[in-house]
Amino acid sequence: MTRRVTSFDVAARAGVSQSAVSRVFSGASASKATADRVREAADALGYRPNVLARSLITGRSRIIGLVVAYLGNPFYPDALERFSRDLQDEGYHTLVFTVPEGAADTDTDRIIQQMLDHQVDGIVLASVGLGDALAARCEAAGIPVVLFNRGQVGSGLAQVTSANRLGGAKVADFLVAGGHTRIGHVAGWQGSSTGRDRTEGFVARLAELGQDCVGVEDGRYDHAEAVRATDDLLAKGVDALFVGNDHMAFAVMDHLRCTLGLSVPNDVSVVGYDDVPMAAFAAYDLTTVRQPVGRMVKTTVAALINQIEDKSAQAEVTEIDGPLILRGSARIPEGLQ
Amino acid sequence: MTRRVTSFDVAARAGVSQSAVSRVFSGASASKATADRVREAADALGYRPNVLARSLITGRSRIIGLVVAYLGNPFYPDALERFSRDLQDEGYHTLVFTVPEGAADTDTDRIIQQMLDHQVDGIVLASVGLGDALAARCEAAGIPVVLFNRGQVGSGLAQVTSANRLGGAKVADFLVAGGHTRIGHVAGWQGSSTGRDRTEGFVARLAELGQDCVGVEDGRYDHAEAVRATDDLLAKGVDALFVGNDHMAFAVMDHLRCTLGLSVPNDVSVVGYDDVPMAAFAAYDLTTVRQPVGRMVKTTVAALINQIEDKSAQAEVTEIDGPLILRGSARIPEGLQ
DNA sequence: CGTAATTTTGCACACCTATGCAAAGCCTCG
DNA sequence: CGAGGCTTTGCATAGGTGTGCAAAATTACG
Repeated sequence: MTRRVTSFDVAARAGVSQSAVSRVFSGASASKATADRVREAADALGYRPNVLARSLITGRSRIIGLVVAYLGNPFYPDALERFSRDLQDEGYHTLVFTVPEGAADTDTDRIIQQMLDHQVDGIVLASVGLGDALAARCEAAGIPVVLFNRGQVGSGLAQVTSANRLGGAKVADFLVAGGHTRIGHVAGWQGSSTGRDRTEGFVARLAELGQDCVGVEDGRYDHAEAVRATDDLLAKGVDALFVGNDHMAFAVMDHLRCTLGLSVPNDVSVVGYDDVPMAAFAAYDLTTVRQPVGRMVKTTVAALINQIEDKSAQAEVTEIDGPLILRGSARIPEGLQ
Repeated sequence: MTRRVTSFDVAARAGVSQSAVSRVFSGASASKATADRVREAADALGYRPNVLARSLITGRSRIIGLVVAYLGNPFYPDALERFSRDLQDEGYHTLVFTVPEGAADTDTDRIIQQMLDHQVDGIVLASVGLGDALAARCEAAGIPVVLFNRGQVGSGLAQVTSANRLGGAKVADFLVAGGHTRIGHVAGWQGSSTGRDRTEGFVARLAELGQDCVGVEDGRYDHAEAVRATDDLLAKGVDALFVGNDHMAFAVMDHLRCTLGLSVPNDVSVVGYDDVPMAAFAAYDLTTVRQPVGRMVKTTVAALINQIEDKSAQAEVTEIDGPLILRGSARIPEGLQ
């Protein structure tokens, strides 16, 4: 194990000063002649700038902290992959922290603290909230935070979500147009903004259309809870279910078909939310509201980088609209067929 | 945005030298009296050691680089989550790089290079190989590499896989015991050790049992390819299929049932490999060989840390056995029922 | 109480790069 | 050819911590 080769070594070989080497590699101005000689010497010695030293002095690590929960829901691996790629394209790297299932707030706090220790240039919280105290700490440290797929009113944080209320409303329109009259809702976790917004938009639109939602049960984004909720709603005689995300919808469909022997969509229509890749699998063929992950991620990255480069930039709140994808898990209205 | 508080600030407030502060926070020897005063001052000022400066001088970043591909296969998000958690428990953090679908080797090379730039203390490659040149570079830089779910003979790298040959053999035993006589194989990508090993173990055991595999088609761990392979094998009249991983098995089952209208397992038995959570979903209820992710990840982390802390440690090759999980996608032999 | 052994502490430097500043070099134009 | 403007270069220092070394303080022991 040999000693690392430093900018001094390169400088010596190229017959210039260390600062010349630094300037060449940090893109500052340098004459073509010296630049060439420096590069040649660097190649010969196998020199690469020490990222740590560079970060220490510039105060910028070019690392983004990404906190993600619910990795069992395929929506998030997909998002994670895109974050990693898009950030890489922008010259950033991704320090990933996962939040365990029964995540206490103190867990999140500790994670954020560790990110601050690592001098990350920015933080993305995917479906994870942030306490006011910590938000203030990030603010003080000048580290921008963007919430992905989660809102937090009054936090002053930038956030990117899909148009959840509108999405819920679209489902209401669709199910009513399909002639359903006893519509139930296995809600996304009501402790999350996404869950609440989808529910709100759905129930409100149903009311506008002159229907009462037969029942709303919190499925907490969990398989077992979703199944329990489904049983409760079936007892009320529903003929259609709007489920708060695809991940739960699969559990609901399995339960309806395989455990109870019901037919989807003949006995019960099921509509999900997210349009994860599995929703298109023939076994489920799930009608669902698409969350445009690609655009959501790109928007998040853009907002983050914007705030990093321009500290005075406003924290924007963005909602991205996504279409309802018609498949076979719910009765399709005549007109749309 | 205030200036960071440094160890000098703490030292001044506590009335000691900067090195005393350093020693308290790096766990070196210090008298109880000064340690208490330092901690008190640090708390009052909100001091936290600068990780970058610390890494710069110690040469250890406490960051592990994790390269992962195939995030669309739920096996890997699961592994990723466990890596993140287990490494966190050991005081390490995880820098994640994803390799895009059509990953050229140059992509991987560039990623490894970037990891070296970041002074990672170790590297985990999940289902990704490593060229000899780069392996040598890591070796020279004193950075241990462990392959996860992938072998590479002659590389001299540590690796952790499941007992793939044995697993393939178990499937052969099971299908033959189930009375199948025309058995086909949608293989895992034959460019990967896991794919080859499973195929090898499977075909060899079939031969021992006096059967020829009706056909072997490379599914390349890809949905569309797996479907194409299935069609080819069906044309040869198979009554059972061993599919190289669960992810492809789902596509195969969807194709058999929904496109072709065949019954699984009555017309064709299907067996997968991995036992991802979805395999237990009622819609698939897939018989499959379990890869014990938890143990595989823990073993990988242990091997990595062992090599980090003891540079002379041997690079171990570990295979972890996993059981065949009996479910409803394949005919179950009388005796086992 | 004196001396030796041990622990604790401070000093100074190392880690490696970026950058402000002033000097030196170059070019332009009258 | 000379003055003025612009670019390039080197010097020196900062960024925040860990650590070897020697001095100081403490303890142990005869």
